[in-house]
Amino acid sequence: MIETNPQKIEEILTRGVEEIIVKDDLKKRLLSGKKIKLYFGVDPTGADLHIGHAVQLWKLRDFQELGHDVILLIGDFTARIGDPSGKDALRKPLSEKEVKENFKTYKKQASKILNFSKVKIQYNSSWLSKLKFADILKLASNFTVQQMIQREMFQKRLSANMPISLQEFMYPLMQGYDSVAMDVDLEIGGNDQMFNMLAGRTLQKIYNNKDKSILTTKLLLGSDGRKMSKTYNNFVAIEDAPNDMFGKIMSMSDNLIDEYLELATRLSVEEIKETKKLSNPRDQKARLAREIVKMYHEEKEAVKAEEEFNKIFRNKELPSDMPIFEVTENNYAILDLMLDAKLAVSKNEAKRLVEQNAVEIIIGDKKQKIIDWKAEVNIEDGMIIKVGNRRFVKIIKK
RNA sequence: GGGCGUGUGGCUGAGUAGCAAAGGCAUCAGACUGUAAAUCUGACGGGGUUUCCCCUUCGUAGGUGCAAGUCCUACCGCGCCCA
Repeated sequence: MIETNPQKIEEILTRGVEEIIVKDDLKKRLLSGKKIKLYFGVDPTGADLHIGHAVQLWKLRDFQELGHDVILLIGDFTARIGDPSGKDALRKPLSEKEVKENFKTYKKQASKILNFSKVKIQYNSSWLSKLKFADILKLASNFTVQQMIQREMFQKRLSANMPISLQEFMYPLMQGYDSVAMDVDLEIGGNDQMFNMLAGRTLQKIYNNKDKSILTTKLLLGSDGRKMSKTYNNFVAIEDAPNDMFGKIMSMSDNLIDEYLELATRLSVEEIKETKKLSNPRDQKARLAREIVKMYHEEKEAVKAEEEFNKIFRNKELPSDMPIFEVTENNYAILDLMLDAKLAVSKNEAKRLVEQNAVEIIIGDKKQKIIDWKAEVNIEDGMIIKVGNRRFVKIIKK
């Protein structure tokens, strides 16, 4: 039942892994054939998952495939405090309903990776909310203020005279107690969670006399080489459409290819080697893009996405599907047309686009740039308006 | 409870009473390409009879003044210090 292939285990413990505490222990345990219990905690925030988050989920799946018990912990209680590890220190408390709603969103996305019929879901409010003050004191007695304030971000805040809330010190205790309550052998998380996970290791030793292992995953950088983040808009979301996914990968920096091959795909070591042999980075990226699309969509959609991509951007042809805008008039001012066809959000924007040479009208094989924003367009059935590189609308005359 | 400070566009962050409001990031378009990235150029509140005009914005509400993001008052939010 439990897979113990040493080579497989070694790969799981290396690929996309930043650090393991303690690697030899964990390896030994995995090789022994004994089932272990591991968990990964998620914040019920309802955010869009991207392929950076996916690194951890794939790691969980690895363990799932080995046959171990995987627990997905919903941090509904800890979410009320706000993890000081993150930037968003102050979080609004979430209602029970919101947590449920958010988890539904999460599950929908994560089930592209995890098999939820085999994942055990737990909520940490089920034990954390029951702790008495005496229990909390006992928990707290295992740590010192010095241990807490040695964390870099606390140091920074201390020297900058920024506030540190007392409850922020409690966060690692709560997350640490999760390990005790579930009596786990391993926790998986991002590197930023190291401190909290170590607190869990300490407590698990004290309460259950077990050495909990910790595995942290590497951080996948965004397509521009910076941290993957919503503000930079440099991420590939798990739920992105195949064409978007493909396009985003193709437009990322070349020097990220290796990292993406390792972290964002499940290609074997040999396949990765082979991909890296392709001399043109463009081809490497195409392979990478196809692979990533395949992970979250059907394979045939990946193929289609690549064909479509080549069609539009390599051969500068028209896409096979475009939005349709129905018109009854014979004439249309170009700005109004763009606005109504949703090619621009305001007339100012439409005007700007025209002035910047971005607007083109295509009728059959004939292409014509619009240079004058006052232009009137004679509507013809089937004409296409192209804005920039990738915005198309087909006009249908009623 | 007392003292001080702060609130500006998607984010960040300048702003001496005459600004649709510097800079950076993000975004969009153009050039170059492999949709590369980087770089360069331009745009980046809305509308118009479009070398110019109008409207709406700087936490909220009032006030002073020809003129207010900029001064005054109150309120709200945030923060620091003292207690």
